[in-house]
Amino acid sequence: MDFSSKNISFDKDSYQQEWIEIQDNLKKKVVLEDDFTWKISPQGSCLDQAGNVESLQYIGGVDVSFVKEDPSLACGALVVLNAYTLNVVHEEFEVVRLKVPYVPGFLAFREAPIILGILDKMKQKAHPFYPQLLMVDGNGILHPKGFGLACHLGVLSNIPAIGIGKNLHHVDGLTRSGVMQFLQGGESMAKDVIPLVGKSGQTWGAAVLSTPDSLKPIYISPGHRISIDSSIRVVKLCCKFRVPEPIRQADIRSRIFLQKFKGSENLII
DNA sequence: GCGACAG
DNA sequence: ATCTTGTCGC
Repeated sequence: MDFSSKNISFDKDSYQQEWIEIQDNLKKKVVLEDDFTWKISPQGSCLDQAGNVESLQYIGGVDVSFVKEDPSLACGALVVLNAYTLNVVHEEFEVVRLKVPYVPGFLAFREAPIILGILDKMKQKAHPFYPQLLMVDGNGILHPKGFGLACHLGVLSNIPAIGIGKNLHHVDGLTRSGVMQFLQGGESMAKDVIPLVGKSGQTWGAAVLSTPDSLKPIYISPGHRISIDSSIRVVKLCCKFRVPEPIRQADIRSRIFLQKFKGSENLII
């Protein structure tokens, strides 16, 4: 018998076999074209001939926060914003204990279940602010296997999803310094959108300077049921600051919620 | 072998 | 991801 770590191990490696297979299967369902009925209308909500709202109304932003003192304690947040005022119209939180580690390339297995739980709860209640689109703090197809957190959430919720990375996950020869060279190497042209073309020739998304004065790009890639171009269009409409408002609000509010939670009576989770 | 590796 | 104070600029 072999009682070594071969059979019994609870570290990162023990999850990967299973996770790779799940990613491969979910990836077969991903849609990288626009697949929604609403319109992206920069000037505000618009109506069709019958007077029905035709434009995108509610954008969901998702994030998961942690505290240093207790690294397995996590707070998932889903905030819903009016797509044009960018005001928060609804927020949901869920505090849980995470049982799996963060493994680069497998972020979804840590963070997606919390968000999917929240979405499911809203859907069952036929909640009026159930989001039409998700903006995710993490990548879509810009991922070693072409299936990041935004794809994972999109496919399993069947909601169009966009991935936003604040840092570049190096894939297909793409590097941070390479992107920065491109951003500076341009002439006097207003190059605020750099297509992320890997050495294989594939386009993985775009590095975008999301506000007039930002020096550090965000990395946009489609997650599900939306194209790269549409992803960029929607995200640009949401950027009061470098990080698009839905994600920024989810980040801020989940952090506050978790701080209050750990500071109050419910330490028994 | 070495470095890189979303959150 | 997490923590933090000061500080620069409009």
